[in-house]
Amino acid sequence: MPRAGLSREKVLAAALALVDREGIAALSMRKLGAELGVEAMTLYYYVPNKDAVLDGLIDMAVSRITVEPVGPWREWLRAFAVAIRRELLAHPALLPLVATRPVLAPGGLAAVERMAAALRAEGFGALEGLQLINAVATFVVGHTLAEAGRTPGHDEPDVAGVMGGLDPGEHPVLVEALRAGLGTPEDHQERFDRALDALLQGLAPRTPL
Amino acid sequence: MPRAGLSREKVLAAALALVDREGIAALSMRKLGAELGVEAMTLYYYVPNKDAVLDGLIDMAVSRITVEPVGPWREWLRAFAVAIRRELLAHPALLPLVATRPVLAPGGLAAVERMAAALRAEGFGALEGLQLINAVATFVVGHTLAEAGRTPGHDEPDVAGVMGGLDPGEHPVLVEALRAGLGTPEDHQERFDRALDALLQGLAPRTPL
DNA sequence: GACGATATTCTTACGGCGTAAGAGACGTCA
DNA sequence: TGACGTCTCTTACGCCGTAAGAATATCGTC
Repeated sequence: MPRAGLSREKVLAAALALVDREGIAALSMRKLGAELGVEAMTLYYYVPNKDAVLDGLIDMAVSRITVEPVGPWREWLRAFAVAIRRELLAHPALLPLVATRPVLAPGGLAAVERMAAALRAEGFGALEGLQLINAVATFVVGHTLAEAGRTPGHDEPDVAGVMGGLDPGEHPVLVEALRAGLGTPEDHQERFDRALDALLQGLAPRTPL
Repeated sequence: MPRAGLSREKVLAAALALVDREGIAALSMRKLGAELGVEAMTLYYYVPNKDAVLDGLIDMAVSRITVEPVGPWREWLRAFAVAIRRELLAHPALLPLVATRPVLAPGGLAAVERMAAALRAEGFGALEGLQLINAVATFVVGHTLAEAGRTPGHDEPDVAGVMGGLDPGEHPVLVEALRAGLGTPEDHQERFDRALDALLQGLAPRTPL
């Protein structure tokens, strides 16, 4: 058995590729090993268990979301929201994982601290600023989840089929909204933008400068 | 083998109890059978497969979220948001499931249609009103997920431990916010209320009456 | 009560999962 | 060469969802 030249990083990269391709439910240690030309148990030399693989994937995604908090706070907070959404949409299979996991990695905490400090300089209280950051982050996650999230082991529900079969007599407003573009990518984008604006507008510091 | 007097409803009720008690990861057909004094395969007489059990649980939770859209729209939309949050917090183990599943059950669609019609009467366009409903719902789900969601098979991460061990020199604003109550139930509630207000304030119809 | 039909439950089995334990092969350096 | 640390494999256990079909319970009819 010649050596495969693996590493934790290569294992995680292969896992991400596998998950992007076939979804989280398809990620098993045996398949991941096969992907790397190795038996399942070999992976345990690089990774303590499967949970560590999942945690690694989440950290990879989260660590790519960074925004420099300079300039008007609304602008970089908006950029922060957009960055979260972009990263989550790039790896939708990770969405259910990221959504249920608080940001605890050192890098993530440092980024949060930087943003909170910037908000403080703009007249927000420490708690108030973090609430704003949290509100934006949770909104983005919720929105993106509804937009692209899939339950791991579940089949994709047939949204288009159900919606297309709606009785216009029974659901007139829904049918009209569907005709007007409800559920299209443009609809998601517009709803995201408008709600984000509302949040940023309504969550200004209580004692503005 | 005397008969157990089961039914789809009893199976779902037992599943909900098991999930509430031990989490989604603990839900297996064998355990669920044991819970009901029956072998695993017996359940397949009442339910086509495990996915149907999960879908049933979600429907149970979603169908309990109803609000009569009468009176000022901001008020009943707020009540809608509060109802979602209450139901999700009552069964946090279902959160990751509900979050990734669009509302397609007939009852859910009817409720959405009623709300959309009420918004239309208030000057919202059909699409605009549904975007508002969607924005509120996704925000609540995202918020509640961050507040109480747990990844199914994963261990609970030690939030308190990580946060308590923060270096005040390195993360001064975070530490101050923690001292001011970041992460407490009151903090979640306050953040929820403020962000919801901001959404409802900022998403008024474009052409108000 | 006996009997057949139907409704309900069980047993057995298969392939897949995460991973514990330990054996074996490789590469390097003395 | 031999020994040692690094890497990989084999085997095994107990879990999982569920397909197939045998066995039992209950009920309507005689």
